[in-house]
Parts: sequence; C-alpha cells; structure tokens
Amino acid sequence: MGDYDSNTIEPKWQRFWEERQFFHAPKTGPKPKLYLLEMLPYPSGDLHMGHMRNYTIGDAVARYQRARGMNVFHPIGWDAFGLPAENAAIKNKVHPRQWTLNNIARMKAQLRRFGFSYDWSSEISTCEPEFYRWNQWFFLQMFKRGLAYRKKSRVNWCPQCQTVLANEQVVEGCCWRHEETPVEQRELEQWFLKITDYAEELLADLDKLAGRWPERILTMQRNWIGKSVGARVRWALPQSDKFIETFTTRIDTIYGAVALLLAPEYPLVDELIAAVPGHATIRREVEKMRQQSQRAQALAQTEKEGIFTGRFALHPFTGEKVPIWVSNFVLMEYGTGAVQAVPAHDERDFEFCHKYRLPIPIVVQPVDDKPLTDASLREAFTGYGRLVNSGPYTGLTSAQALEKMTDDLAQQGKAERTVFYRIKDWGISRQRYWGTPIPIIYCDACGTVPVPEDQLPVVLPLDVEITGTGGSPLLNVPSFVNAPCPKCGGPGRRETDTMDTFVDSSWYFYRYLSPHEDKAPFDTETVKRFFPIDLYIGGAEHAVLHLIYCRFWTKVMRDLGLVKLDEPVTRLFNQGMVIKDGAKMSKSRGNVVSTDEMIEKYGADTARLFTLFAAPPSKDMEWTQAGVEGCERFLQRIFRLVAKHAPRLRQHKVSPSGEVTANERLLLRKAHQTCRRVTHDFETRWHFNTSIAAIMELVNQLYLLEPLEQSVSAKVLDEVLGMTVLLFSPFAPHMAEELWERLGRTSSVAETPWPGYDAELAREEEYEIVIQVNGRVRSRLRVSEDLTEQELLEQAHADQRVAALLNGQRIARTVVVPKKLINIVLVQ
RNA sequence: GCUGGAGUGGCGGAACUGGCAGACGCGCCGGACUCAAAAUCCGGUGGGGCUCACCCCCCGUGAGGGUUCGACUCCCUCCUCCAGCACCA
Repeated sequence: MGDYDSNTIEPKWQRFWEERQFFHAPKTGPKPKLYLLEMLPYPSGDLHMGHMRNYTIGDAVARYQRARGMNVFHPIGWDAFGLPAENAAIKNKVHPRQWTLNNIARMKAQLRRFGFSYDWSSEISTCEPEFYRWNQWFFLQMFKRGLAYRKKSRVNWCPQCQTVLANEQVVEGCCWRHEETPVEQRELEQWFLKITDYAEELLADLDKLAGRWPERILTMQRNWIGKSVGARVRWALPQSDKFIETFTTRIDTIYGAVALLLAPEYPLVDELIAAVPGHATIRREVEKMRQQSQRAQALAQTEKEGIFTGRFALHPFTGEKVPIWVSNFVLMEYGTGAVQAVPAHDERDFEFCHKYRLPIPIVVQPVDDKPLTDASLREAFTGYGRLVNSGPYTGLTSAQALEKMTDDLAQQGKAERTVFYRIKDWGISRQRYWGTPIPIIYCDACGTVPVPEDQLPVVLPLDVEITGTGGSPLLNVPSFVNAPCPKCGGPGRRETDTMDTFVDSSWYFYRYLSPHEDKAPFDTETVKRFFPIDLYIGGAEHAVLHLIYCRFWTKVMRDLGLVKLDEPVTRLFNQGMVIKDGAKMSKSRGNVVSTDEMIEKYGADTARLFTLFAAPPSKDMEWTQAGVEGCERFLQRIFRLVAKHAPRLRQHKVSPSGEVTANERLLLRKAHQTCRRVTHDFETRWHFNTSIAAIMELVNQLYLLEPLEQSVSAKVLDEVLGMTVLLFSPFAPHMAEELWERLGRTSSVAETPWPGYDAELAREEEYEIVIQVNGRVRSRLRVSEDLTEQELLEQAHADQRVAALLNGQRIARTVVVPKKLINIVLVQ
C-alpha cells in the first residue's frame, strides 16, 4: 500500500501551489480583505523553531480564512540590516551584504519547504536601496517638521573595540566581547526622533486596543511610556537668584520634606559645593557617585548613599532652610534631576533619611486606619490620607491638597502643573556600517543640511573594510564622506552614522503592498484598501520597542497626510516560546532542534501538526521527539485509510440512496460535530490542539468501524472522508491536497471552500443525562432529545438506584439542567 | 517590590456560560497478526478500597477557607513557578 513520503509529496504540492499562484492576493476585487501578518524575520542564517511556530500558526489561519472566502494578504520579508551581519564580517571575512543575502536565500528555501502560503510577489528586504530610500525620505519629512533633531547624548563606548555599543551589548557594565573591559560613557552628537511628542496619544490609544491586544503588552507599553502627573516646584536658594526645581507627584507631602536631593550629575552641583568649606571631600564623594551611577545603573538595588552639600534651599511654603544633599538614587534622566525627600511618605526617602539620621515628620495621616505616631512608624506611609502639620493645609485630604497647593504655588510663580513621561526620544543614530545612511550633509558654511529628496537614496557604499574598531567603517570611505553641500555647493561631509534597524520595521508592512513603488513609500490607494492589519502574530519579545515604534510611525504618517489611521494593527497575537528539556531553545543551551532535520526526517506537515497539537498557540510548547512521532503516526493513519478506500469510492461515486445505516449516521454525525468544533476553534479561540484532537477522534471512529465497506456506503464514506480532509487542511496542507486528489476531486484544497456543518446533524440525538442526589452522581440515563423537564424527572424517579436512595426521604428541591443533569436535593 | 500569566495523571495537555475531571496524544501494560521481531490493528491505564462477577464505594485539579443543590471553573487569604519592569519621585 505504501506510506506517505513527505519528501516527494510535499515538494510536489508546493510546486503546484506556486505555479498556480494560489496565494497571491489580488489588490482589487470583490472579496473582503484580510491582512494577516507575521513579524518579519531577521536573516540570522537558519529558520529556527520559534520562526516555524510563528509561521505555522499564521499559515493555519491564512488557509482557513482563504477557505472562508477572504482575500487573504499574507506577505513575508527580511529585516536585513543589523549588527550580526557586521560581526560575521569581522569574524568570517565576508561582506555583510553577502552574508545577509546568503542567509536570506537559505532561509527562503527553508520557508518554501514548509509550504507556507505566502504571497511571494510582495517579498521585501530592508537592506535594498529601493526599500531604505524611504527610511531616508521619512527621516527628511520628520526633519522638516522638527520631529528629527540632533543633540549630544551619552552612548556606551568600549575603549577596546573603539566603538559604540548598543545597550544590549553591555553585559554587567562591560563589553560583551571584552568581558574585562568596563564600558565608558561618551557624549556624542546623535539623531533623535521626537516620539515624546506622541507620548500622550500613544498612551491614550492603548485603550482602543484593549481586548484586541494582549493585556500584558498593553501594560508593558503603559509602563514604558510611564506617565506621571504632578508638579514642578521651585526652591529658591538664599542670597542667590539661582533655584532648584523638583518634580513631585505628591506635593501634598511637601511639609514633610526634610531635604532636597540632587542627582550626582545635576548641573548646579559643582557650583553649589565650590564655596563650601571642606568641598574637596564633598567633591570626591560626588565624583564617586557619578562614576557609580554610570556603571551600575542597571544593577539597581545598590545601597543608598548621599552627602550633604553644606548648602540650603528655601521651602516654598514655609521659607525654612532645607538642606541640599547629593544622592546616588536620584536619576538625572527622570523629572528634573532633583527631588524633595519626604521620609515619612516615600519608601526610598525613608530608607535614606533613616540611614543619615534625618528627621521623619509625619504630615499625612491615613483616613481609615490607626493614626501614625513617630514611635510606631516603621516604614513609610505612601497612601493618600488627610494632612497634618501642614500649615494652612492641615485638615485637607491629599486629593484636595494636591490641587490647592499646586494652585497656590503656581500663583506665586513657584510651581507648575507638569506631566512627565518615562519614555524618551528615540535615539536612532548607530555608529555602524550595516544600516540605512542618515541623509544629512554637514557644511561649514550652511551647517546641517538635509539631502534633497530627489537625491535619494543615499546609497550605502559596498566597498568598505570592516574591522570592528575605530567607529563607523563609513568614516574611512572618502567617496562617501565627501559630498558637496546641497545648499551652497561647497565641500561638505556626510553623516556617517546609520539608522537603528527598528526604523525599518516601523513601517515595513506598508511596503509589502507595493514593494517596488518608486514614487512614494507605498501606494496610497492599496494601503487604504488593505489597512489596518487585521492580525499580527509574533513573539512577546517585541512588546515595547517594535510595537511602540510602529504605532508612533503610523501616527506620524497620519499627520503627514499619508494614511488615515491612528493604529496600524487591529489585533495582536503573541505566540508562546518553544521549549525543550525545560528551557527555551537556544544555541547556548544546546537544546536546539533544527528545522532542516525535522523536514528531512518527518516532513513539513508532521512538524506543523505537532507544533499546533502540542499546546495552544498562546502558551509555551514543549518540543518532544515522541510527540512528533505521534503526529507522524496520525498522518500515516489517515493516509492509509484514504489510500485503502479511495479506489472503491472513485468507482462508485454515486451509490444508491437507500436507508441510512446506523454506522453511517454515526459517522456523519461525528464528522459534522468535528466540523463544528474545528470551526469554533478558528472563530473564537485558536486552540488548534483541540481541533486536531477532534479530527483524531473522527479518524479513530472510522478505524473502529472497519471494515467500512460492510456497513458504510461509498457515498457516505466519500462525504465523511472529504470533510475530514478539508478540516485538517489548515494544519497539514500537503497531506490534504494529496488525499483530496486520491479521493478523485478535480479541484485543489487551496481553492475549496470551508465545509459547513449541519447543525441538526451535529446535535446529539440521544444523550446521557446524569442523575445526582445531593450533588453526587448516582446514576445515568440514556434519553432522547425531545423530553420535557417533567418527563425527564419521571424517568429519573423511575430509575432503580435512584428510587432506592429516595426511599422514605423527603425531597427539598430538584434542579434540572436540560441535556445535562438532574440533581435531587434531599432534606438533611 | 510592581505588573502580566500559570499551577490538573508518569509527561504534553482537555473540560465552551458553575453541571459525568483527565478528551486527544506520548509513555507504559496486555491481546491479535508473525517462526520471531518491527510495523500495524484492538483493549487497558489518576490514587485507594472491595467475596476484582470491571459491580460498587471513597479520595482526587498548588494550600486553606467561603458562596452554591453542585466549584478545575466564582470570591477571600496564602504558597510556588515563568515572563516583563525595576530606586520613575
């Protein structure tokens, strides 16, 4: 009979689909569109299981939705710029472009071998000038509107490599390649995009996504944006026109402020301590904290330290002198770099003031708890309450005080309502080669000059030497660096930094719709027709960066008049990780299963089936060899069944319609029930493991009725097998096509509509009803569907076992859940 | 610490709105086929008990309480694990 040989059959159907372009989505037409997207892969070299899982989930949905009559747009492309290409160049002496293209070719072949239903005609690669010129174009639009700007900023610098490191390349304060070398901070001129202009909208619009994006992602984005509403408070310095501004969300506690704390990097610090006796010691301490805060920022939980500057500021309400300290736990990057220390009502301040023996006055009392006393105060009370010891504000609630105190100070010009965001402007400069050149020319006469749009793209030169030291390799390419100033024509110098690769992925999904458009980043009409993205599938590792940048980009595009959308992605789905031996698959752990090996040994369908069967897509899944083999067995099982019966079915396509046998009815019902379950799983919850389980049950049922030819007519068997094949086609598409053909169908599964189910048939005709007495199962009854509640009860009482239990007892009540159970409650 | 998620057999996981806990698969045990083995097909498989005629009874979804005729499911308290953020004023 022969078994299913994936390595001959699967490529056959892959060619078949491709030749007929089944998965090409027409850009116009009557069918409703569905834009289904998976996060584009970085061409790292090999398709790994994480990719495979992501695309398998997407492909199942794509195939289902096509069968439901949707015009499914399902593209794929390559996130082709990035650091690994440069590292490979240094290590293996290959050009980053060559390395990248090789990897793309390799991974593309792997994707094709899995038979994913992509529209290959819309494939893009972000490292091609035809793509990245539009990064440059967007940059220029933003520059024109002041959304792209340049400022000095700190970067991580490895003195060994002589180059800038990304945050991710700093491992415990040291360079990832020189683990002994501490990373230094350098001030460099960097380009930034003003994402902070959109902070409020990015935050507010998260509410629109509620219920359609995972709650976890929304929360992470809210935290990332980190909005705090509060006040900027001005503290005057005695005998000086200088002042210090603090930011606080708790101005109601300001009467409890016992000190002002400054970040070590606070600009005024040096000036403040200059004239103070003993300033040498103070300076040394401050210097130490500065060093420490640069290096150990990430390590958090370092011991709080501080030093009194010897200077005082004047309390804005009382005018009292408040000592100014410098402390290591105050961040220059957040707020104003200066804070009020209110030990009684802030945990950090409590810890700090306790350590340095500063007073801890209570100024807020809890409303519905025991009042605090100095003696009983073991930790800060950070809740809201009612004010005490707060001058004229004593007696107000925190909420009232927040308003009134801010207003009062504001009137005297000493405070201002302020909102601070944790999110900072997006630094996009990378001192790297393999990225989009920033289209700017510096001219001694004209300053910073944007490259005119008609001169785009600024092409990344290919003739460079990449050594991994000495800053951007582009610096050593005179033909690139030296460029005439577009304004005055005089000698100019090109920006040699390239853009963060997250720029590419912020808008790539628009480009898919018109990948070769050369007058604009995309065709507006097509985008109007296909956007927003209906479904975006990918891992949660991009919860903040990519998924916030792409939202930002769309809002900018909207404000540029390019699109009419606020949000690019309607629904987001995060798949879980692939786990092996209890840990995430990774090279460093050595628990990787290669996709090539899977294909070779089991084929695409088995790998795909197992991926969906092992766990629901949203959860982590454990990869096991035995589980894969189980799925292979199932595929062989269904293959053998069809192979055995198909010849007979083809001969007697139409058989005499007579009485339906019991087995036929059983099979038909099971088939329609399975259809209901699978359809339900696709429509509501994406638990394909249960869909596949249902299909397995159906196949098991078919086996149990063997030999089928004895009790099941060709007609019924043909219908049941046909339905079975269609139902598992989203999960094992090659097998489905093969069996479909063997069943004598002339069409392709890929163009066959999803089967509907007969709700009447899918219903149980006979069902078992559970009889409980006092909530405990006592008996079961097989009854037919159309009994009334009364008749059910009569049957229950007629049951021997139940009658025995009820004998002589008084019944308190009876609960009847139609079709499920009867519970007779006895009087205790 | 905060936020999000999860704790169910030997394992992965089912159980839709509170209604037969353990679907389906793996593993294991047994049977059929075979000279034999593999493959395949069929049956069994949470724990404990019983004059085990497979009839029946008890226990059982991280722990403890609650609501309910009835709780894996709802409420409260706690524990453990995973992920993300982490001195954000």
